[in-house]
Amino acid sequence: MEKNGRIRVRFAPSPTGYIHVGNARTALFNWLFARQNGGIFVLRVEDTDIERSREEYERNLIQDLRWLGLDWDEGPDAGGNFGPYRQSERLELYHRYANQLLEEGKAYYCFCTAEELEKEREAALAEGRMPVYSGRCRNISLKEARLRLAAGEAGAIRLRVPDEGSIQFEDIVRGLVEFDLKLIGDPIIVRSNGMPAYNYAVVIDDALMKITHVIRGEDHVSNTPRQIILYRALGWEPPVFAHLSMVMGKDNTRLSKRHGATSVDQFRREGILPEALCNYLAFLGWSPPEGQEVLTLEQLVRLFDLRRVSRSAAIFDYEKLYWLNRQHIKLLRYEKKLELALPYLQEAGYVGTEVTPEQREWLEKAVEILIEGVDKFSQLPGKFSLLFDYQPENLDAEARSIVQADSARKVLVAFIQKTAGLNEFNYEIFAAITGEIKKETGVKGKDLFHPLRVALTARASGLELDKFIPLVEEGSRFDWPRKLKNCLERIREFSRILEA
RNA sequence: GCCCCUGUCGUCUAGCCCGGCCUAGGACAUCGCCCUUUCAAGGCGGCAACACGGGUUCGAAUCCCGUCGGGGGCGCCA
Repeated sequence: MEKNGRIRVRFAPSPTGYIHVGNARTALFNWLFARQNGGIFVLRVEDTDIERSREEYERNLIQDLRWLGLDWDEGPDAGGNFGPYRQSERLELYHRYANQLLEEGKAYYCFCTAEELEKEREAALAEGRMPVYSGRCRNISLKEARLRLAAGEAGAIRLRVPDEGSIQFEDIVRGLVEFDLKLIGDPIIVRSNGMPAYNYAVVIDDALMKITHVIRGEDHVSNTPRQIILYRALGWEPPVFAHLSMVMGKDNTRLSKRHGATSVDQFRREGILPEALCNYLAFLGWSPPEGQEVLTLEQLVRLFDLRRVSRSAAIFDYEKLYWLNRQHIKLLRYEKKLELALPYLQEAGYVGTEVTPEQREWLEKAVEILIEGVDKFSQLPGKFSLLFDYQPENLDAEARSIVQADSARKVLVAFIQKTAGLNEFNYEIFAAITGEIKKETGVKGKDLFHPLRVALTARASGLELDKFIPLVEEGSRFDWPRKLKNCLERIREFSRILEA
């Protein structure tokens, strides 16, 4: 695929906000392609939009990519032989080549005002034509233009695009793509404020950074012919292109805030595993030939194939992401599960900043048990609430109706009596007592256990009691920011409520 | 408006290039059953799609044309 030497790809975000999952997918596909081919992955920051770019966003961007598990060989923080890697630091380069194009007559100064251009646009639209720059300033000589510039007039630089013919290119995912040159106006390459325009800066950068494959979003397809013309004007060989379809929300519009979490940052906060997010993102438009579903980054690197990427847009499905996240959570070791869970438990106020080794051991056990069926780590405190928050005074409707049944009364009264004198409790004792109650009252199965569950947990559902009781008994021996009540304390509290 | 791309279960997709092996496969979701002292997890099973209309062909999800739907683009934004 490569003509000579190593494959070089790049991810070139602009630091204007948090990194979106659509961009993250583009980054991932570039990274996968680089890694599976022993290529170079470069990170370039496109910060020519001074109004919107912020340094803080660049830091977030780097942090998010690292968190995802992607690494780059060259970049603003990593260095490299083709730097600088921030467009704002490459201005001199853009000017040098713009001058060359100007001198060779391949580009020219344009003095049209925004209003004039807008008028032309509207006229074209009204006539049912594609709005294309008229070329009004094409014949202004360089000499004249420089005079006008010197006189203080503002001018932008446009690339001269041939009027006839077409531009073709072979896109790895879309196949042969062709554009009619009649529909492409002369694009601005340098704005009147001296800043390079996107279409120009990318070409200079990609060429100078020796990028061999440009893998980016579908929204750039129609920019590609302009860029190819630029490569040719500069006498450079264009790279191979691959345009990825868009990522949409449920309603088939571009994924946005109102669809839910959309930034990598948000998914991290919610407790989605990076490997799960990468796995999911890779499956948006791609699938391995054997149909495997749960894959690690290393497996993705091995199986990924750019040629198998779908051309149609994909809808982001949170449910499937959560399912993959559950699968990846299952793959984690218990120490790792606790490590990831701890911040959420601390934030919920269940666990303090200091954790003793004994507490850690208990927490590992608790997380292992309670994480079953959890979509993301942020849901874990809700599960721990079963252990730490015992509030028999506010039962929900279901729990109340369970307790109010006639047979339930009998069971509860017997249970309270039998536990009254105890100062020790465990699951064996619980099993023995329930056996006796079953014999004495004749109540069994669900009617027997359900009221007892409500008495011990103040909820209608939750963990199996054979797991719950040992966990609570052991956990209640430790000091927690919020007291963890043991079973006997719960029963006594419950009996007081029952009497009232 | 104009240009380009795209269209298989609700969703992600396999199959399409190289027509028959497709009574269209898998996964998520959903529904049911099993397991179980509840829920979940797990196991088993069900529902569910070739956008539509014309061709070509003995035969079309697969090839061709059109219609409709969806997306992208048409900036001195990136």
